[in-house]
Amino acid sequence: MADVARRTGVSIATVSRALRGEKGVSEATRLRIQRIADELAYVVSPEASKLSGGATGRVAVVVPWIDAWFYSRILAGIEHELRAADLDVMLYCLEESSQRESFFERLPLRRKVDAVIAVAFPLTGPERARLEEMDVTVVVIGAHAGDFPSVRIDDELAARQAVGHLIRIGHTRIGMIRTVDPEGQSWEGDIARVAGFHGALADAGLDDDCTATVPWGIEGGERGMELLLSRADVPTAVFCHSDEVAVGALRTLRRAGIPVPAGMSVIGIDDHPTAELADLTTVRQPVAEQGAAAGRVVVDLLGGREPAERAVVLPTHLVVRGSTARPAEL
Amino acid sequence: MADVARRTGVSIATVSRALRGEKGVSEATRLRIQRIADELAYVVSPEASKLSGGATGRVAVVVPWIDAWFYSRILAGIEHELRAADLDVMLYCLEESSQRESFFERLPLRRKVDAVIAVAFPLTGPERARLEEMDVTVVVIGAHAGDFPSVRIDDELAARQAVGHLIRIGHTRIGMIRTVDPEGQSWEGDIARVAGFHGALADAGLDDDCTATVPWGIEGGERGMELLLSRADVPTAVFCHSDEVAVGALRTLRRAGIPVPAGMSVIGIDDHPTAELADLTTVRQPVAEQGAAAGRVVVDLLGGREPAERAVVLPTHLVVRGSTARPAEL
DNA sequence: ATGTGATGCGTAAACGTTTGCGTTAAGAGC
DNA sequence: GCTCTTAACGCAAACGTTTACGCATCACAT
Repeated sequence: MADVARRTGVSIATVSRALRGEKGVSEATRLRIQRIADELAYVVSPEASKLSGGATGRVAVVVPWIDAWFYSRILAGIEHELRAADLDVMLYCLEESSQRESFFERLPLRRKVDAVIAVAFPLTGPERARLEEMDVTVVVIGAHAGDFPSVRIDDELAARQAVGHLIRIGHTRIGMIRTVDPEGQSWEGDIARVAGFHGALADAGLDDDCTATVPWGIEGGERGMELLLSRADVPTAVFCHSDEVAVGALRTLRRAGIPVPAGMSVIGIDDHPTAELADLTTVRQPVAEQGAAAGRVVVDLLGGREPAERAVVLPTHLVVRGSTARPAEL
Repeated sequence: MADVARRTGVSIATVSRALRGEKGVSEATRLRIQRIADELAYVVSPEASKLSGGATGRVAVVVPWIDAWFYSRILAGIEHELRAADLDVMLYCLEESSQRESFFERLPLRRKVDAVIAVAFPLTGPERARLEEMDVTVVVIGAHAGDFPSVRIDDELAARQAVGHLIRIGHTRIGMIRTVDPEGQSWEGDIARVAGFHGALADAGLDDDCTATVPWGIEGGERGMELLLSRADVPTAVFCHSDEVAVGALRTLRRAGIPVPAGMSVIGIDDHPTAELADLTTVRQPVAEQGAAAGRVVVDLLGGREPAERAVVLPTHLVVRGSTARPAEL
């Protein structure tokens, strides 16, 4: 920076102001400085910047997993948006809740970032508190946590869209495969989807609590379907927590020799790429868009602007494919 | 830090040395300092640290895409390993080659990171040069680039394993679906796989150059299969650049009413999760392990240790499933 | 001509570390 | 008991920014 200043014939302070677009610099010199800085391929040292009261230009993204379709797409959306605003993305992957706890207790990103985007986390009260007392802006995706701005879908509505479809085409015995994480915890999204499931059934006077709870994933889906097939009152349709679970359910059905959709309708949530391959009816949620929306909120907040909305809820909609049909009895 | 020093009754310098485990501090005072620091939940400011000659504790991971199975798993492996070494991951996603160019020209991470892990990039000469003149340690995954340490699989060998299997079970007319990126560029991995394909055929005296080139992805696979089916000498088996491409090929075959494997054998590379679902024979490559290995190399290098190997090549092996069988004619 | 308020810019003091060099004290060798 | 070495520690100068403050300059109204 001193270099740029010398080259331009102004003081370091002026360069600093010019580069950050602060007022107090004439347009002429700003342009001159900008040009020289570009020539030298100069980039401000975030360290020095932060050290003297500026921003780090970094935002942390905290996810439970990265190697899962949903999270990697969210991440892609975030990255794209933040990159456009010249912010860097620091990735934190906290699989186990013990890691999460120690993370929020030690807060290793205390002075490392300007903002934190937490994806789909079941934030506990103390964790929220720690985040609040930390001096960063926080945005959550896929959950509402305290007063933090959030981006999500309406999970209950999505479930109602799925179950509503099954009811509309004539199903009366409908099961659900719900999920827990590897540690047996139910997450907010799942709870909302279960609520939507029961809500839709109750509205139609059909509620009979036909659910199976399994660990999230394809194998979970396989087992979930087995559980439902073990019941005395085997349902004619199954609403799955997500497409990957539904794919597992389909595998069990194939092995069981039960034709889909003739013998069993299956519906999921997500519109995962394999949903198209498996010809699976589902409720699509915009994933990358959620990440992008969260990114925009962060950019606004860091720029001192109030974001357009503090609680963004993106729409979901039914995608009808071949895994659902009228029940055979009708 | 000043606080800790005052509390302990030593100078700031001593605290700094003690906390970083440098010599020049007696064990007694080190322990005392450590205790006080823990009590105050003190963590060094990475900014200040870096500013005065220390390390940033950050490493950049540069990938072309994140929302793809391969890259997100690589990333997961890297993240896990670096997290264990207390290093932070900064994510850079450069989809288009124009972004890549400007990235390597402007080098926005000049003072931001200690190391760079470049994943599967076709690094051009100038880009390598820029990286070299920058003062960071570099590790590449899925390619060899200059003298940089690298982690990868032997793509040519993997191709030979796949094609060798097809030959061994009796196929003599074997096609390949190779891929290019959205901009029409062939990547190093693809070129090596093509070389392995031809090499294996040549060794068996079978080479007849039956390849189709398509953009990477499921749709590419669909089109690639269509192209091969358009030939006068339709092959009896197809080796696909990767499993996702193979899945596309399978879709086309299903639509065409050609039974797999009776009418056509299909094999891929990766052992993508959907390969199991699609019952696809494939050559498995360890993905997360490649990320982890690269992470370890970085950790070693930053720690001033020479890594165990400068060019890690991880093994691949055949996974036989139901999409391959002897050709019908035999 | 004088005062007033912006505007454009420079000066210098932070920010919280690391590190080269200097000082002190303790132990080793004679 | 004296020097010599070495270990343990303090001093102070960087590192590259941001920002409060101050000083000109200039336009404009008085």
